[in-house]
Amino acid sequence: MAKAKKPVKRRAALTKDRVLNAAVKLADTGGIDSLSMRKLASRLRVEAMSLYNHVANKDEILDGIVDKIVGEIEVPTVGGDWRVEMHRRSTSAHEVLMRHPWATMLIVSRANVGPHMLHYVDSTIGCLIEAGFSYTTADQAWNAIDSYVHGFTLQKLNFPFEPDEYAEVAKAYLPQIPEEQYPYLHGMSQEVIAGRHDGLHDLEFGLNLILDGLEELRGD
Amino acid sequence: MAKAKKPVKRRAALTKDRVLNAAVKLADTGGIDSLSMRKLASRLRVEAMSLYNHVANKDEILDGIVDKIVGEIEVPTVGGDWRVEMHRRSTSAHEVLMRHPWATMLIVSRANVGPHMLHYVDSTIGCLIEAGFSYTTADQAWNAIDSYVHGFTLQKLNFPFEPDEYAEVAKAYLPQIPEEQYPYLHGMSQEVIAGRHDGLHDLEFGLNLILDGLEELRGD
DNA sequence: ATGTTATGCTTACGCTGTAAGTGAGTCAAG
DNA sequence: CTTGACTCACTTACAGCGTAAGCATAACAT
Repeated sequence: MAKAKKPVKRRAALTKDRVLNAAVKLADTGGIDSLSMRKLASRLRVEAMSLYNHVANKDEILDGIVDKIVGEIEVPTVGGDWRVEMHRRSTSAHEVLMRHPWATMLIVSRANVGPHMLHYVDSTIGCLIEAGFSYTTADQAWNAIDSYVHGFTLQKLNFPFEPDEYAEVAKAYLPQIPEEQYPYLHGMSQEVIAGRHDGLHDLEFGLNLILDGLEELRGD
Repeated sequence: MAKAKKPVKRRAALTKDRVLNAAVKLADTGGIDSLSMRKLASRLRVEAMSLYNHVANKDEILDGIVDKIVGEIEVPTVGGDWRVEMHRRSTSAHEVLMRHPWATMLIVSRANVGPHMLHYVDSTIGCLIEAGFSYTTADQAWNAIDSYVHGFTLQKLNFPFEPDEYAEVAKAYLPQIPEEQYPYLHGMSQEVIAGRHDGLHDLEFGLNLILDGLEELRGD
């Protein structure tokens, strides 16, 4: 019998890309803590140490999946209306990061210089420069926007309750926020309980403050 | 011989407070990763499991040290000039968090309801309310400010170079930022190399944008 | 004197990242 | 057709982690 033209019983070749894809899937499913070399390997029907033929170590996996996620973010159009582009970029980043709850933490806690990240930053600076900002102001502007977006996203990801629970949660916790000790927290809780304040935090709120302020600093 | 009036050879009693103080010291010294139950215990000349007589688990330690750090932050004066108070609060928070590089990450990645944190938030909201902000706006304002301050601090903590290295670092990395691929990153690097842009990111920059914008939203 | 309680110690389990070495399969050159 | 190099998954092992379970000792209340 002739040999089959293509590998027959060879298992699907492991590649760095397959490793990273599986890693993202695993992190999305069970959180970043459940991303261990052993679990990841088992997902790929392979032993843990085999992964080291394709990545140097776990950090390289983390860098890789972060850059993959950054690649999902809508990049600003250089030459477009800077306000519109920065707004779109920010909401897109927030949405993407909410889809991958583990990702923001990694982005803010390590130096990211993957290709997607570099392109993302380059486009952002480019959009601001072409809109008349100086390099210095563009740098500060980009940093301020991302600081806010990342901080906001972390705050939201971390908040342990859903918006539709706020009122009942506030009611439940009110006894632990005595009015004499925490008068304004107490007051805030009562506003939420009474339905006069929905307790929602919008990305838009702070983002618009920043973007409004930036317009003042733009040249041309 | 009469028994000594007080315990003589009894080792210094372990308490939750001593545990937390040692934990802060350990984290300050070697980073949060070096804070393990075993190392912490050894610092206190005790075995790891003994710590569990004073804290339920490691999470309780993390909650405890975060609240200790929050206690170092200057709290806004209720009734003071809101702009001055928010500014002071933000710079103080940033300074404290820079002193304890491990703390910001913990603050943004877990629900913090320790006494210092509650007081900190209560004073912040109180200051804004007394300045004429509505509960809803105060809530959004506080959230926006903290999102920015925490995000900015993380960004800064994470940046792997010191300001006085920026120029030489930019020079060293320039070959990896080809002009055709990343024209604006390339341009930014050249600005830094040439000394026309110092590459510094100020907390003030974004903070003032936010505070300026908030003034517009204030009632009264 | 005798429990009772507090608190530190010992042992053990299952998990982690990864260093080091083994062995089976593929491919090119002799 | 054989041989040697190379690739890449496997096995084993180690030091570290948080913490459950049980034991030992010392101080205090009765």
